[in-house]
Amino acid sequence: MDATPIAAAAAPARLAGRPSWLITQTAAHVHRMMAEAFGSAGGIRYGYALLAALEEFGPASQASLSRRTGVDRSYIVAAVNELAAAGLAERAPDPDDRRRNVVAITPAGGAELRRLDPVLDRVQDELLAPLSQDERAQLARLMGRVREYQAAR
Amino acid sequence: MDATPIAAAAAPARLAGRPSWLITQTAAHVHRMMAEAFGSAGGIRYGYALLAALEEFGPASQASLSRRTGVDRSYIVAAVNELAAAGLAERAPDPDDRRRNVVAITPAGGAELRRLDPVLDRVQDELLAPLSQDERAQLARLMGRVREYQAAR
DNA sequence: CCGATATCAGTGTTACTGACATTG
DNA sequence: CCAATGTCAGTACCACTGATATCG
Repeated sequence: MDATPIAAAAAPARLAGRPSWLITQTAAHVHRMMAEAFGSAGGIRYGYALLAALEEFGPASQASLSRRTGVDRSYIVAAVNELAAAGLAERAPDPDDRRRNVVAITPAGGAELRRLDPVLDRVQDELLAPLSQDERAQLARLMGRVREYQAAR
Repeated sequence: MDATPIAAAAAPARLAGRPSWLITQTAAHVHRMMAEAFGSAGGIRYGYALLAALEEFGPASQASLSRRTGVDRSYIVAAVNELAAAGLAERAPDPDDRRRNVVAITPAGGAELRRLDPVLDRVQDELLAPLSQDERAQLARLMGRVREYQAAR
């Protein structure tokens, strides 16, 4: 049965007026768009986020990757396994701190990142279609502030 | 182990600059805030959303509730069961269309709605703490437009 | 016969928790 | 002894799918 009805009816004002609802509802939609955009092609879960952190900040421990991307530590394990298996990243024990693994991006990982960039950009475009360029920037700025504040807790 | 590290590190620009990431990340945070605000006390999953729709638009079929709130039909069943058991809503077969159930809010349901309103409001306040009143309104307007556009598909 | 409805069972994903061993 | 790290197992939740029965 159609889990997502063809047409959605107007939402009650109590919900539509609350940012929390707008955000979670839109996030669910983003999730669907992502799944469609990456399909089975894009591949590794959280791969883009991890590669982005590795390229921007250099080799890092898995715990640090978790902090930078918001991905749970237990999930990082599996994701790094897949990245390594695909040749997009390398994992090696840290000689300075033997608890740690140091994960580093490979050239192939960098290429993958650049391959995925436009895919991600297209999702933004589709998502923010009803907004002007100025409004998109405004939304990004406001959400960025909220996000930063909440991340700092 | 701390699944959510005490302090989050700076996120890579590739993520932090993309509305899709900001939205999903913030949505996850909202989810946590909600769970905390309602605890086990607030109770029925989606209860608030369903009651809000019932109060604003009057008695409705379950399919219509699904369209208005974005909650999956299969989940509505359980939620309405719980609401009925708690005396917050009533379900009766529609005499005009015997496939349908008509769900209606009870006075106790209205009271529950008004009890939860301030709880929800406090979550908004906490979530948008870093923004001014103007900025909050702006964010709500922009997100509302996005949401509306995506809902209309 | 087609479409919508209500219901239910099952699946896949993901966040989170708790445990554990290792090391600083 | 305490804190951090990497790993794994388990739980809970939620979106989505598919099936079935009922009805217009």
